[in-house]
Order: sequence, then structure tokens, then C-alpha cells
Amino acid sequence: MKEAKLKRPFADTVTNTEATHTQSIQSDDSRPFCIAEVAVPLDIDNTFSYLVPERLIDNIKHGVRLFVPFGRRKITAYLLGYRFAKESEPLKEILEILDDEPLWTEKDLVFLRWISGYYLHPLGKVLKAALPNGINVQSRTNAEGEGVTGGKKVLREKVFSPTEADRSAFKLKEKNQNILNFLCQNAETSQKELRKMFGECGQNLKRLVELGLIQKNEREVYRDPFAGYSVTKDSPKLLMQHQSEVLAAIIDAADSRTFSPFLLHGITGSGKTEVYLQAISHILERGDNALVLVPEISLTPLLVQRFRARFQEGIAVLHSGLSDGERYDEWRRIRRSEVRIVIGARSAIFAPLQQIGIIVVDEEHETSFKQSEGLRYNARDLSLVLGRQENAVVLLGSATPLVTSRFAAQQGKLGYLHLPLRVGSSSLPETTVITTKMTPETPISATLIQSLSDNLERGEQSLVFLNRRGFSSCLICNDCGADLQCPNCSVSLTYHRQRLKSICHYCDYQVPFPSVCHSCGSTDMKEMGVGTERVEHELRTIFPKARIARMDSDTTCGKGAHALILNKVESGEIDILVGTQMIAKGHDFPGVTLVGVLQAEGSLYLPDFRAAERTFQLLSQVIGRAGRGYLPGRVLIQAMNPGHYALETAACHDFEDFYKQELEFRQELNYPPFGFLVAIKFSATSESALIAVSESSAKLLSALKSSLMLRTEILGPAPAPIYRMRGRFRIQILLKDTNRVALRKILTAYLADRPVQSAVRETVDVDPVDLL
DNA sequence: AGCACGCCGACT
DNA sequence: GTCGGCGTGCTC
Ligand SMILES: [Zn+2]
Ligand SMILES: [Zn+2]
Repeated sequence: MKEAKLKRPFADTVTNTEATHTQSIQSDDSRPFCIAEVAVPLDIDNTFSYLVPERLIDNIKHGVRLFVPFGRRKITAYLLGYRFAKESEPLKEILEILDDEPLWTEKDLVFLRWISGYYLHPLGKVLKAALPNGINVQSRTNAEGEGVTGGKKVLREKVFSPTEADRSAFKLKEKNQNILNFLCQNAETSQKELRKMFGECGQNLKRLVELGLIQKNEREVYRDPFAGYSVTKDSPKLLMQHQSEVLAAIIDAADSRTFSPFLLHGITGSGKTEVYLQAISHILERGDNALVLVPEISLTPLLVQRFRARFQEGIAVLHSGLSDGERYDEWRRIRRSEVRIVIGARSAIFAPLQQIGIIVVDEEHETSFKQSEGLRYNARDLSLVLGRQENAVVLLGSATPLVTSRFAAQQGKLGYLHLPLRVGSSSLPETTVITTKMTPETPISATLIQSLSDNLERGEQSLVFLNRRGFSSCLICNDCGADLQCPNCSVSLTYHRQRLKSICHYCDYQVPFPSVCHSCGSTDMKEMGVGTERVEHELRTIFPKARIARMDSDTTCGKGAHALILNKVESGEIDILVGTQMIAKGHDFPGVTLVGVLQAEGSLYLPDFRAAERTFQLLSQVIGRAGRGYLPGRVLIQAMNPGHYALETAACHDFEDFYKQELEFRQELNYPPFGFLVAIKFSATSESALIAVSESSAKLLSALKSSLMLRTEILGPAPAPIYRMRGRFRIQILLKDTNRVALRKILTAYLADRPVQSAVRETVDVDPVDLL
């Protein structure tokens, strides 16, 4: 054995899994050193200690960012705690305290530490991810860090208000008198608004200030992303029987003031939103606040409008379309308790909202609640953790709940609330499954063509759904049989006819058309597999007079393009809409009476244990698009091999049966919610590093198998030991129980022991665990 | 993340 | 000989 490493000069370095003592001991002469413990936003698990210099001791407080020397650079760091000590090892000094007010509370820190441990992500990076981007100062390498408190600019405006002075003592010009009267009768008013009412009035205001009749102040203004949307007040709607029962259960739980998580299972149009609104109203009345998480695509002005109509003021909206400045403004309003309701996409889980009484997660099954890079958190999962910490009600709402949620409800860990009825509307659509082999020449079966034709004649609208964009999913060489693949991702390139290119849907690698075979150089390439672009093309040939539109990420990349297509469908300007899963989400089309699903099993055989669940959810959603108006709906599902239970159960709307069969499948293979899953993804810079990792990971896997894992698995096509995807190599580890301590130990040991260190970067992806 | 240090192959 | 690329480890 080699001699142990040199003794490290810094003792007692705290790792971020342990709680740090943040309670400070008062400074006195016997304890002259103030030592700050700090997390940095880098790939480092331990924390660092700095000396707080004399000049900063009076300003130090919890929850602030610091500017510290780190190596030969200067970076932003996050203060975790500080203490006074008799003596100190030689430490570097903090350069600056970047915030006057705390950015996070002790409670927030508990939550963030939990996240750090659960997602195996350094605390400093978690803090960075949780804070709004506008606040962050770019680390400066040069010595002059002037203006370092920077971040996004705080906007100010001038406001005027009357003084106590005796107003009758002056004889004023008419305009001045009018302004003064106005100010006496109203709250302080900005110059901008006064200008609107009285025209250019800078001179008049200046005069009134000089006379001591009014005073000028500055106040911070917030950039308002939803300004200009007028609000018509509405009042709580009368609930149907099921809704009132559900609401009563929620209110009961809320009044217990204990952590009360619910699964609210209600099909689209069953009146979930009204239940949310009234539950939130109850929480607000008793003085607590509400956090509402919705998928990015559902976070529309229309939704915000609904909340504004009910609650008017005190609503903050956080979505990805905000500029850093706007987002920072909303964040500050929340921090200062100026709002009672926060509505946002996944990152809103980090909103600095205090006293949370209820967390609503709408469409909880949506994958967009999961962040797929950096800190790979799932806001749906975190809502449960936060709700537990805050003793809040957590409402997970969905028409097609996650298998995990459904299971937790069965176990009694989630309260199960069901809204079975469509409010004021029709029965479920009649659904037929057709067995067809889809070919590039005839992607649409004769039966579906006939139905579309009938629908056109009746003047009714149709949807055609295919979960694959592009013209053809790959090009195959007629000479040697090789398909055109992405050199980075080893997946077939999708041919896009309009753009005359073949494109990798993972990394956006492109080759122009006509293409040359990578292996033999032939230019004789055959189109294989069908995408939405081709379906649109074929439909135009079959129905030359029909008004046809396509909606997928290719046709909606422009700003407003998405809304434009939706509007056209809604106003009846479109007869047939072709699209990917995009047409399954978003708004209702009351005029649609026929839905055709092409290649329904398309997403079923992906190397993902949730493939069946995703397929079922998607199909259920698409099926639900038919017959939402007054006319009954009809659905035709085309599949090559329709025997899979995900298709069968979706077709006959048998939710119970789907969950039963899916849970059997999960249990047999120890997939969540029965097993615990962690994916380690590698990206390597060289082929040799890759091989080394492959070998060492095989060793890891066999070690895991022989120790505590009940089942370990490598995801992907055999016989490759590591699955290559999006330029990365992925192995997945499944554990039977949810013992994170054991997992962390094994992972840490593996990562430390791995042969190639920096040539390989791994990200650890923790998948759903039973958090209840 | 950067940055320095050390090891090994290639090259004026 | 030494120049430089890459792999490794450290930063209070
Ligand atoms: Zn070829
Ligand atoms: Zn690619």
C-alpha cells in the first residue's frame, strides 16, 4: 500500500450532505475571528471556509452571496453559515458581500440541501440554479471587480404625493391646482401616469415641489410581462356534485394544517381548474399563499387571465419567455411578499414564496416538469418535498396520472380524488383499432381515407396524429442497404423534404439532399418510414380541395405560429390538421369530430421503461380531442400490431386496466415505483476514454449485482455494453429499495475509482422514487 | 470551471 | 535535449 496522501491543511471540511451549523455565536474579544462557510457553484462537493474581514463583520447575515478569491480567480459564492472563533487557520478573506437583503431563508436552505443530496448535485450549483438568472454576476477574472453587486438593473420611476403643507396659502395656476387636487385624492402617482392625464407636466410638478406642496420620491417599478391584458372580475362558479365533494376533501385536509398530498384524477373538461381556484381561494382567506405549477405549454395568457379574473392582484407569473430582468422583477415581488399566488413552469418550484399553504401541479404527468440538463430535478417530485416541509396541501392533477402517482394513491400515500364527469358535455368518442402496415406510399389506410372524406363532406374537422416529424424517418442505400446515420448519435437522420436536408433530431447534425451513402458512396437512397410532412403531402394529393395544415415543431418555430394555427382551426378555416404530440396538448378544438392516429405503437418500443405509460397517456389525450363540441366524436387508430395493452386500454378508455397491467410489468422488472432508478450518462472526448469507461462500468455493474442490487441493467440494444445516445453513453442502475446512502456510497466509490477522470464527464439522473 | 503540474511522444 | 498535448488534482 502506498503512503497516505499528504495531510490536508484544512481540517474539518464539511460536505454538503451534512447540515451546517448556521447559528452564530456573538462576536466578543475572546473570539475575534469570524469564519464563514461557503458553497461555490462548481463541481465540488465540499464547502470552503473564509475569514470575514473586520470591515464586513457588521454586514454579514445569512442568505447572501459573497465575492471571494478562489484559486487565482474571484467568484460568487453562497454563504451557508458563519461562526466566531478564538483562533483560525490561515484563511483567505471575503472580498465583498453582494446582497443587502437575504436571498434565501434557513428554510429554503433546508429544501435546497435536500435537493443537493437527492440529485447528487453540489449545493453551490443548486443555489445558483434556484436563484433568478438576472441576479448573477459574471465571475470576473480581472482584479477590478467594480460594480460587482450588479446583476440586472432595478428600474425606478418618479412618484409624487402631497405634503402636509397648508395648500390654501397659495394661489396656483389652474393646471397646477388640478394636479395638486388629483394628488390629494389619490395615492402617490408616477410622473408617467400624470403625463397621461395632464399632458406634459414636468414644469408644473417642479413648481409644486419648489413650493413645498408636493414631494417627489422614487419607487422601484417592475417590468410587467402581462401588462395590457384587461381583467374582468368573475366569481366562484357553482360546483357540480363531484367537484364540491373533491373541494370539501381538500378544504378539510387544508384545515388540518398537515402535509396533505392528493392525486386529483380528472379528465379534460371535468372542471379541475375551478376546483384549484376555489381551493386556492380558501387558502388565501386563511392567510397562506399558493404555488401553481403548470407545464410550459399550458402557461398561456388565457390561464393567467383566469387567475387574474378571480383574484385580481397579487399574482406573479414565472415562465421561460421572460427576460432575465422581468424574471428578476417577479422574483423580487415574491421575495417581498407582494404576491399571494405564484404561477409558473417547473422553475417556479424555487420561487421565494413564504407560507405556502397549497401547491398545485397541473398535468402532473407532463415530462416538462423535469429539467433535462444541469440540475436534473423534477418539479412534480419536489412539490411533494416542499409540501411536506411547509405542511401544505399538494394537488397533483391529471387526466392521465403517472403510474407512480396512481400506485401511491393505491397505497394510501396520496389521497385519491376523482372527477369522473365532463362538465356539461357528451360521451366518450367511439374508437376503432385498425391493423395496417404503414408504407411510405400509403401511410393512410383506406378506412381512414373514407372517414376523412365523409367528414369533409359533412363539413366537420379532423385531426391526423403521427408522433414523428419530417418527411421520412430515414434514407436507406439501395446499393448496400446502409441507412444514413448521424455520426454523433448513431441514429437515423430524418429527411425533411421542404428544407431539402437530412437532420438528426437529437443533435441537429445536417446533411444536404440528395445525400450520399456514408458507407459506399452511392446516391441511390430510398425513403423509409413516414413523418408528418409526408402525411400532409399525401393528404393534399388525396384531398386537393381540403384546407390542410400541419402542426409540429417544424411549422411552429416562428413566434406566434403556434397560436396562428390554433386560431385557424378554432375558427373553422382548417378541415384537416396533421400533427405530432403537439396537437394532443393545448387547447380544445370543439369542431373536431374525427381523430386518426397513425402508427399508434410508434413510441411503444423505445428503450425506456416508461414507453408504455407515455404511449397510453398520449393516445388517451389524442382520443380525447374527438367530439368535444356538440357532435359526437370518432377515433380511428392505425397500428401494425395493436395487441399491446397500452393501445387496447387507451382505445376502450379503460384506465383501471391499463394501470393494473402496467404495474404488473413494472413490478416484475423492478422498475419504478417498485425499484429505484439512477441513470449515469457519460460523455467522452476520445474513443480510448470511452472504451476504458465501458470496461470499468461493466466492473461496476457486476459489483453492484453481487452486492446489494437486486437488479442492475444496462439500457439499450444488446450486445453493446453501453447505450449510445445523443453523443453520450448511458448506463442505468436500478435498485430495489430507496436507500440513498448506499447508492451514494457506491457511486462515489465508482466515480473516484474510474480509470479516466477528466476525459469523461458524467451526469447523474435520478428518476422517480417514492417520495412519500 | 480554470489553472498548474507532470508525464510521454515527437521534433527543430 | 525541449515543446506541447492531455490527464489529474486542487481550489478555503
Ligand atoms: Zn451504400
Ligand atoms: Zn446527432
